[in-house]
Amino acid sequence: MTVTIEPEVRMGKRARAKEANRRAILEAARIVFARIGYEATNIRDIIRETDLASGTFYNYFKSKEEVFEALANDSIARFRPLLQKVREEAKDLESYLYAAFSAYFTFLAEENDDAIQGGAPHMSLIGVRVDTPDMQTVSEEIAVDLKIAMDKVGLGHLDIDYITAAAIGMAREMGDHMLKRRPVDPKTATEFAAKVTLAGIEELAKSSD
Amino acid sequence: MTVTIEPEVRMGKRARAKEANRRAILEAARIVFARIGYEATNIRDIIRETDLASGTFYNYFKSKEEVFEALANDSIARFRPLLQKVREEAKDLESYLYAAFSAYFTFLAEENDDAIQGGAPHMSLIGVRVDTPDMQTVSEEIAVDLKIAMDKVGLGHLDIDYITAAAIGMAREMGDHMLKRRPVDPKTATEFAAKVTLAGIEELAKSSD
DNA sequence: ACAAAAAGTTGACGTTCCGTCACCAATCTG
DNA sequence: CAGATTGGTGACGGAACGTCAACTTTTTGT
Repeated sequence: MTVTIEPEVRMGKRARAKEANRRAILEAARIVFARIGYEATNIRDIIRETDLASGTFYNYFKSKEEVFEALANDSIARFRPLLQKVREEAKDLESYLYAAFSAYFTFLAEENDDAIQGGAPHMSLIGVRVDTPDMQTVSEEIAVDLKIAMDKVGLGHLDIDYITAAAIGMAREMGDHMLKRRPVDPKTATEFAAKVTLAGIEELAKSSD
Repeated sequence: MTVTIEPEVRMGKRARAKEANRRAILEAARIVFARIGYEATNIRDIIRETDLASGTFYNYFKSKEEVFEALANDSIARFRPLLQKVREEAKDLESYLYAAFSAYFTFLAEENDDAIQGGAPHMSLIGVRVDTPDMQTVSEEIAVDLKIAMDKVGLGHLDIDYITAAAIGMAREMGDHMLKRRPVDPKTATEFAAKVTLAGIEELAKSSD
């Protein structure tokens, strides 16, 4: 069975085909990566999963790595609006942290849900850098959010860069562990991470006097 | 200039050559990865940097990935004794956390020192999974250490797995940031991570009553 | 000390995968 | 509707891969 995808909107046939092809390749790559693993996959494996010719691949991506990056960026692109919502609705540091961790852990659980159901051996466990420029951007957005929230309570002098790094590192590593537990429980992970981060910030505030 | 390495101990000529070849390949790989980047490197590039023939590579490693993993495991093998020392000397949870974070950040700074000096574009920044089985083992060792230390103060009922994940995640992510700062300062990073972790644990203890 | 056995190296070779490009078909433009 | 443009196609030349028969060096056994 080959992957085919059709965009909905009215646009030129040409543009529609382009969009469809790009998405077909991405979806095929996702399937093949899950089936035989990232390392083992080659470009022909991906293209064979679509009804396109091998040369067409190179009209859309330079390499397997670039496909993976696009896939990762897709995830990030889906996550960013969630974070945006958190940003708009959070009233203070505490609510921001809870909402942000919750958004991340819930998102992660949902993203990996089908992968787990389908018996697919780890999609997010794939090696390869997860540090795309888009990921960098998200980090910076979080740093800015934290700076604003902490300025409001007179804590702007703390090391926001390290606080951000600590929170993101915690989320990433805990996220992996969360996915391995049954049932997968974003709520517990959120409580945990938010509490630790908040307490950490308070401690840093105390000892910086 | 080609890489050559000679083991010191008295052993059969055959065994000595094997050791030397293996290490020559690893060292050559380290050099080439640093010079042109992991993705761009192919096996011939690595073997060309030694005075061995291409076929010999496959007597030692199956693939470029396996070489990288061996390199990562070498780092871990150098780190583990440091952690062992920390384990033996730490008197309580607080001193363990400080010493462990300090060991990690200092180690990271030293490992990346030459890479930075030599203008080599990031050795540890290479993508590719850092989650070798050896790394898994270290995680588990830390979890055990924490369990023991926390049992001693009646905190054994907390979620050690998440605490470990949080601490390791913090260390990893903060480590990346630490390396980008000038001067590289393990001391500050250690203070920071230890304080946050300790405060976090105390908060978890409080709210679990 | 010597020869047979074992271990390990070598580089040439067949294979696999890569990335390109000349050709063609489909779509768009005026 | 014709000419222009865009983009798909798959065969092809080349690059990297992994293997292996032949060879060299070391070890073992007597």
